[in-house]
Amino acid sequence: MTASVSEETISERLKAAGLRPTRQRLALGVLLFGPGDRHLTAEMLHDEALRENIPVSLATVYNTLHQFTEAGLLREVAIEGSKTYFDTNTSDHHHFYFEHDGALMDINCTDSPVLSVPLPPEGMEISRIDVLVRLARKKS
Amino acid sequence: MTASVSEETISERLKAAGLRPTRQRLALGVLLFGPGDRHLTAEMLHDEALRENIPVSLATVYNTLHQFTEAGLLREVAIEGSKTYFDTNTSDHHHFYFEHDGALMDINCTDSPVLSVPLPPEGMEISRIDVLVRLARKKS
DNA sequence: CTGTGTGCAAACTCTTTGCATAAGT
DNA sequence: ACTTATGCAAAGAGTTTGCACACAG
Repeated sequence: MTASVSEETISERLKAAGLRPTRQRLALGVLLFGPGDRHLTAEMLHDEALRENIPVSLATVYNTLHQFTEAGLLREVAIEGSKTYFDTNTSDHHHFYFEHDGALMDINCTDSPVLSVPLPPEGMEISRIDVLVRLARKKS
Repeated sequence: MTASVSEETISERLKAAGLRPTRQRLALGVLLFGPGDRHLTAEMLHDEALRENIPVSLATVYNTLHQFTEAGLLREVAIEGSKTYFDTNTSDHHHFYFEHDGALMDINCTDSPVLSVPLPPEGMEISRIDVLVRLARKKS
């Protein structure tokens, strides 16, 4: 149960991002950034917070996730379907998506050659490239 | 207003896919596959059908889109956010996503070098690779 | 103190479902 | 006829919002 990132560290990160380090934001920050790279939905984070006896409302979890995303601390991952995933790894990277259970996994950059960039249309620039490698269980 | 694909053609496609060619499915099929490659949400297709005086319920549009997708006539496109897009181009290809207005555009294969495939984890196989190139307006 | 953040519940959007009716073969 | 599809309205999931209260600086 030892968080690998202290509250002080999170507090600094929040202040640097212009966010007041409130109880809830600190606690959620520790959950998010403590254990390393994670892929979470709002509901998953909310459940986890309650399990850790951090009383926080679902609305606040949503607010916090969006604020963190705007501040560049999180990245939203596009997956078809209803739930929105947030990724604590904001660097350029791709994802494996396990279709049978909906789990996400970062693709190690060394395993994944860079995608050659297609030419964007006139007047547009590429703001990001999302790559989702969809995986199914190999049959027999 | 001439559809470039006739109802008969659609009818054949539906039968080949094991779907009964009902009025609604035929009409929606003509809207979908007539004008060439399209990227639509259920609501967009529903509105379009009503404008063309094709009385069809939103529920049926959803049903039809999912049935077509299962039959391999459509492909779902993963975009973050609430709405689900369906693509009438089911071949392997990527997308440009215009962040300012939510529009989608196919990426011409010749412009887009193939992504070298990362190794899937043990016991898994790649079922598809989704690539979304997110575009923003170039600033001045 | 002063302003921002939080909690709650209600509202909202998109999508799915249940069941009676209509249409296809 | 027999089966499958459709329409409607209601339910459901996920997310957002409005407002009173609480907390951080």
